[in-house]
This record gives sequence, C-alpha cells and structure tokens, in this order.
Amino acid sequence: MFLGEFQHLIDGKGRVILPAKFREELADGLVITKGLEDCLFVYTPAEWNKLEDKIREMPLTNQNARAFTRNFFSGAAKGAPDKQGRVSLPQNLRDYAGLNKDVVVIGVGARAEIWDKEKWAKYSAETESSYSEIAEQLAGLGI
Amino acid sequence: MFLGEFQHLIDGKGRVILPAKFREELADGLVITKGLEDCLFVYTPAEWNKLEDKIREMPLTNQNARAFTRNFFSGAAKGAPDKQGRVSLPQNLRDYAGLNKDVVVIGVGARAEIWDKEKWAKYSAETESSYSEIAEQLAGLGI
DNA sequence: ATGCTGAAATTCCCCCAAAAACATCTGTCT
DNA sequence: AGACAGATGTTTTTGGGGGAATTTCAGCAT
Repeated sequence: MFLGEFQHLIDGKGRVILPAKFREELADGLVITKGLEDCLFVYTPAEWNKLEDKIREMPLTNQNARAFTRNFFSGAAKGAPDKQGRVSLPQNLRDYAGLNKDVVVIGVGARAEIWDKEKWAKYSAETESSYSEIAEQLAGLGI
Repeated sequence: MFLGEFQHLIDGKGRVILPAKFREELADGLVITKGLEDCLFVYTPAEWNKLEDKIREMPLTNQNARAFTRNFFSGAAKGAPDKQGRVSLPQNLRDYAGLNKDVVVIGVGARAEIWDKEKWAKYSAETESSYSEIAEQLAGLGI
C-alpha cells in the first residue's frame, strides 16, 4: 500500500530515488509503465502480473489492440532498486512523462506514480479545487 | 517476456544487435518473419511453434487465410544470434520493413519487433491517443 | 531551545559490459 | 587464379550501472 507525496531529483544517469517508505514493498522488483495523464505508473510484480494477464487476452487481430499492446509493453520496464534504493528510468519513459530533474513520487494505493514536478503541481491544483465535485460524481461507483 | 524499447544500428552486413535484455531468451534460436504494419516479428522457437499450430488450423478454404499463411511462412527465417548477440536480417525482410540504418527494437510481450526508426516514431505518435483511451477503459475494469 | 545522532538524499567516481567500428577469413563465382 | 561477397571474429570506445563518501535533514534527548 503506497501513500504520500515525496519530492525527489533525477540524477545524471536517469535514476530516481524511491521514497524510503516504498522501498520495502518494492525491494524484490518492480515494473514501470506509461501511465495516464503523462505520468509513470510503478507496480509491484504481483500487481503487474494481474495487468499482464488482462492485456494478453486482447485479440491480436484487432488493429487497436495491437497498437495498445505495442505501446504498453514497449513502454514497460522491469527493474529493481539498487542497494541505495534507486531505480533507473529508461529514456523513452522519461520522455513520455516529460521528466527532467525535479520529480514527485506519489503513493496511490496499489501503485506509485512518478510525475514531473510542475505537471503534478498543475494537476493537483486543478483537481483539488474540484475535489468534492469529483467525489460526488464518483458516488455512483459505489465508494 | 520482451519489454522495452531500444535504439540500434544495422551494420554494413545487414546485421542488427539484439538488446542485451533479449539475448538470453533468444540464445537458442529465433524466428523472424514479416509482421503487421511494416515491421518484423521476432519469436522464440517455442512461441513460433505455438503460432505455427494456430495458423495450420485456419481453414484452407478461406482466401484471406491462404494469403496470410503464404506471407507469414514464406517471409520467415530461422536464425540464431552469434556470440556477440547479433542476428543477420535477410535482404527480403529488410526490404519489407524498409530498414536502412537506424532501427528500433521493441518488446511486445510474447514477441519482439524490429522497426525502421522513423516508422516507429510516426506509428507510436499516431497511436498514443488510442493508448490512453484503451487504458482508461481497462482502468474501469478494476485494474 | 539546542545540541546530538542516525538515516536519508545528493553528488561524485570507478569499473564493467555493451555497441559500433574495424579487421580477418572462407567459400564461391567468374 | 583473382576478386568479390558473405559470414565470423576482434578491438576500442562509450555509456550505464553500482558503489562510496559527503552533505542535508529529521528525530530525539538533554
């Protein structure tokens, strides 16, 4: 279970330091993928496997499905934090999320997310103001 | 399981260097064939056999099936990486995929794909929008 | 409130492995 | 026999991964 918001820097080699509170859960591996709203998703191996199974069920004869599968797998990276708690982010993923130096790592329950600092600031400012409004719309989803 | 996106060059002899992360899986052989959307598919022997069985089950009376089968098998080449992790691409396959010098090798789960660099850039830019659409639908399924 | 202690974060440096260019060999065709 | 094309091997350079050390931060006790 990932919770909280943490500020970090990306070093010259494209590596980011994981928040200390996330390390234990990710110690035996993690998978990073292109997420929604221009951020990166970080999954535990267990969560990733669930996802992978779903994707594999998609029909290969469907053109949209092929496009999605290509994006999904080519935009994924298995890894593990080193002894200092760092993970390296492949170039194509950094490009996708627009990560430069300042990033924000947030915990979102089952997964963690990595955001460019400014993008996150903008996004959270926008959604915070309409927080209760959005919540109301979600009421129908049984929360 | 093939994941990620890698930039490589084709040398003067028509060989491409496999990404280091793909080598182990392909060490004991691979099959390259004409893929969909003007790229090359690269399969492990095991995956290839599965595919071969599936295609053999296709009805011989269907004209599209016949055409597809012809393309798929006639364009296939068995091979193995050399000690430096290189595989040579037959001329007809290079022509088919329009490969010159800069290529991109991507992992797509069960298979890998080889793309001309520019074609891939174009394709992935075009399909990125459908990526978030489909991803959102998947997210709705409780992932 | 202030100093102390430990852990976490950032920077720096080194080494190894992968990539790309270069070179050699073998067989075939003329 | 020579030349060319194909394949295989070798060397050098670059980039990435890993580790260590210093600095910063936070928590704690005095």
